[in-house]
Amino acid sequence: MSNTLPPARATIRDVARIAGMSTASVSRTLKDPDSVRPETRRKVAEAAQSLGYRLNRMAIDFRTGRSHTIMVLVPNIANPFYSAFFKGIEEAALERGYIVLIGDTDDDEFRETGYFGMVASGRCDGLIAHIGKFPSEFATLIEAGTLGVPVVSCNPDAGIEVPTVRVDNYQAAQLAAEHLLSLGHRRFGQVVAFMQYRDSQTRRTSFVEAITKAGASWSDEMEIAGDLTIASGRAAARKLMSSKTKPTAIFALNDEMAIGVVHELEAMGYRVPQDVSVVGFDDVDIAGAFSPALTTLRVPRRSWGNAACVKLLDLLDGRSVSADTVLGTELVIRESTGPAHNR
Amino acid sequence: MSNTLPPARATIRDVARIAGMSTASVSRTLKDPDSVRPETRRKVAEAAQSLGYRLNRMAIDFRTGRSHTIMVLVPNIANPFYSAFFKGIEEAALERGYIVLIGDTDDDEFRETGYFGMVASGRCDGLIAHIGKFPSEFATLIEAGTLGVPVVSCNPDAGIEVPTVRVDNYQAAQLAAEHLLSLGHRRFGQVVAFMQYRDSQTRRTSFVEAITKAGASWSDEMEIAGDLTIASGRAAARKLMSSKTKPTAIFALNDEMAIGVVHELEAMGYRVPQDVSVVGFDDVDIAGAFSPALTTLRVPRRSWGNAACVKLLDLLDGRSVSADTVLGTELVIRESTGPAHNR
DNA sequence: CTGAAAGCGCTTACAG
DNA sequence: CTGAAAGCGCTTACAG
Repeated sequence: MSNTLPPARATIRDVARIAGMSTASVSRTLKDPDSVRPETRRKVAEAAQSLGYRLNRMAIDFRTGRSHTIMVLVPNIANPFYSAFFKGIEEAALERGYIVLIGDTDDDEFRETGYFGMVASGRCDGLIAHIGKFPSEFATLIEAGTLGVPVVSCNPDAGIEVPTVRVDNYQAAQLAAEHLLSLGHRRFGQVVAFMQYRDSQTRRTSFVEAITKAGASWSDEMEIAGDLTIASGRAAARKLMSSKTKPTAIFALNDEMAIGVVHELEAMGYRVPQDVSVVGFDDVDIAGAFSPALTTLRVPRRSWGNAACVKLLDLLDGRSVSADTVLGTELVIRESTGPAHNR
Repeated sequence: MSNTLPPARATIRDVARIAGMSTASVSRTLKDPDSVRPETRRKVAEAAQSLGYRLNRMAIDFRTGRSHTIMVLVPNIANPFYSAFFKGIEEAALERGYIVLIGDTDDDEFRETGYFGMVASGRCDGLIAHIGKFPSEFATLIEAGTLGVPVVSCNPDAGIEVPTVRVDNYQAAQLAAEHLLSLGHRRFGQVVAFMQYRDSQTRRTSFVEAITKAGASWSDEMEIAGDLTIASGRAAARKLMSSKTKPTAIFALNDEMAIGVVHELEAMGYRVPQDVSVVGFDDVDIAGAFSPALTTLRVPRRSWGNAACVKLLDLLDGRSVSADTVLGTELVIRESTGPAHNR
């Protein structure tokens, strides 16, 4: 099977010729049918039909200088977190006539740079970036206002001054701490990761602040660094439970690590939540399906994408937007947390 | 914060003027530096640099009639199955200088039609469709050869004659049956779904063929229809275990339903795999993380996307491609299957 | 190796 | 409500 060349496509000139009018009239008719006489509409429709005519998007984009395309940069679209985020974007984009180009960066600066290059070359009208750091070359371009298209960042820590849509990590960790404190817990452990990011630091610090304010003690030994994977959660649980002050409640930076913690606790003979309570973060799909179902902080991933996209499209429409949008999280209480035991 | 208009962008004419040469030379230099003198290269680089010049992609796309963009149509990018498939596509596309536009159809014909319309209008150079059925309007266009761009389908049952990349469902179900038979199982249950699709039918029929050929009995009562969700797997398990001939092995059409089956079996007091063995399909991420880890058929999702994209790009390059590519699956034996007990 | 010129398929002031 | 005309920013035979 080989590529058969498509027949030469009809252009607006062909339609104009068949319909017996100027290309300007055809163009108008196609763009705004109400601006022409019914008779004109009829003739254009007839001619277009007979020729199988379709507008050429590339010509329109070029001529109008608008591609009606936005680009989304995420570290890994196969991560459910980002795919839900993406769906929120797509929803808002489609509604306003935009289509979404996806840039999967794999957290790789080379790929990021490649995608930024495409943005700079005018492949899209705007960019939503949910990445760690902006490559410095483009951060410079953006701040000089010479990238040519607006940018919205979903990471306030990306090292650049652009409109932001982010999650309230401070409030989230407060919710987790309050929940565990109200269950009577006083000995805590944390499984952290990516501490170079402000988001991670905020959660950690906010949690410690809340528990110490409530009179619980805290020592940095009770903080184990993982790498967001289930396996690193298991290792962290093992370390935490072999400490002097065995925690009765563990707060993990994400659900995957929380699941690893639960797995390992059970393997070590602890029951969750009877012996140890565990709180995750994100509320990924498996959090609810997992057994015991995970208590976690629901990050509104879809709304997050939606809000970022609306902000970008507003920018494209020349409307003014707030420099920073902060989204709250929701504590979802399931089976992995329960009253503290005292032994 | 409002949208500040970017400064007017330099064009190739500006560069030509500054560099003191024709736009043709600038264009050549940018496209193929080796075709001009070093002195010309230097002058162009200097002028471009001083103006902050960047090529305008929309103009190039329009002029050359190539957008170097392909579109991928999937039912749900938030489904890990499709996001891995997508990554395989993106990988192949990027390597050959293409970028990927994503169309998330939600299995909604209205959205499908919208995306097909974009394809038809020339927004992309080609299409990879992993959807149920092609909207008839576009199936007609494609078969008449007037869509204008090549299409690769990943569903042989999509109701259209285009090059295909698909998975060998017959072989997959044979592998599952052989595995269970070799463990001594003779009483089987199946959890199926989407039986209007040939893929689903093939798996079901191949499985029944394999077990009856081996002497096991089969009755259609042992086939419960679900809807791919965990919840429907739970319901199916309950029905299967309340049948006269309680199965000792259950084959589910996908991992999510298999997980539901396991959950419900455990809730009913059965042990997996000691009392009942369960085989899933797909090998999604959670299949391995689940406890007991799921025995399942690994669909090579990433390679699938990769193969589809390579086929499309070959078509775009005018190379001849095979009409149908069939990918094998791999049986991944984990903890949810074991020797049949006899009671 | 370089330049003059045509043209890709539209849209959009401008004039009527 | 319609037409003539210019032009968006490039690329590419063609000629030299």
